[in-house]
Amino acid sequence: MPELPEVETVVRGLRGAVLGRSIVSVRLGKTDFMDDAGAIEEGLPGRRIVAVERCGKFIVVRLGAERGRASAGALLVHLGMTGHLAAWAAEQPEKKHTHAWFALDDGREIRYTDARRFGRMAMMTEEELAREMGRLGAEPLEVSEEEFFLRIGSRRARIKAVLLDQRVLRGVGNIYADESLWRARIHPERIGSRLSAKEAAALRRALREILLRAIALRGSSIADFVDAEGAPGEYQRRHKAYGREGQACARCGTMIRRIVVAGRSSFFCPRCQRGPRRPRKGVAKRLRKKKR
DNA sequence: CGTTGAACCTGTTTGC
DNA sequence: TGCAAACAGGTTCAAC
Repeated sequence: MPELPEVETVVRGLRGAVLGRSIVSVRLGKTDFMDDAGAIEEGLPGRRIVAVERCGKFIVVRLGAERGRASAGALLVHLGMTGHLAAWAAEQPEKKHTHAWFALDDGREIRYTDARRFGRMAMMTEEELAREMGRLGAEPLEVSEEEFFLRIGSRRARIKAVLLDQRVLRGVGNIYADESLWRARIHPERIGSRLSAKEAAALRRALREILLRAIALRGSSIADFVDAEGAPGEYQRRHKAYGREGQACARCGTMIRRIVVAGRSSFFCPRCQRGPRRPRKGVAKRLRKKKR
């Protein structure tokens, strides 16, 4: 579920709820999605939450410096496909698949829920955090037109795969990749390096507008994504391509198609988003003959 | 370099 | 109705 807008929604909710609070105690359930469960159990109690930030699809819960420790460090959380992190009153009934409880000094607790456990949780020193985040590409909302074109243009992979590659851009997932390609009228199988500067500029603008709108609407709720207050996002109502196979394109009325690109379902309009130039066999043969 | 498929794990939807 | 297959917002890894 969680791509950049959903993670941003979770981060904002969490920030408002727990900034400045201290973690009193930790309880863990299943721990197979944690780098080092012991480090979380031992490292969190007594620490104050001094910031909650988003980096791509990662949540960074920054912790105050600890006596006897040089660097402050942070709790790094990735929500995977079904993860969720929010603060709850201690008496609130528990959701199924809750695997971590962090009790706060005001009586409430932060809970991590994740049915599939594709998420990740890890205690990190400043250095580890910097190294981990250094592997990620540019923030889609901050990247300049020039840098975007350079990053996209240096890849010979299909644009859908390029958008999903977190080393190129951080935070884009399957929904917003398809939505931005539809908006920019670019076929998901086009090769990154074959996009013109104009097309790249259109894609960057489309992605930016879509992400900002999605954040404003608190993300897309496909299954059961809810924000920190338990309210579902609204952006799924705006989807123009994702999940709309067989329905009419909002621009031209052509049926939206679903294909698999980079191992992921990809929805697009075959009329608005023209495919990579792949001449029919007879034509290709004739062209090749001409060149020789 | 790039692509594909499988793996991780659980739940929901779809099809026969 | 029942059961199996397909599919799901993500990432990583082996094999080609």
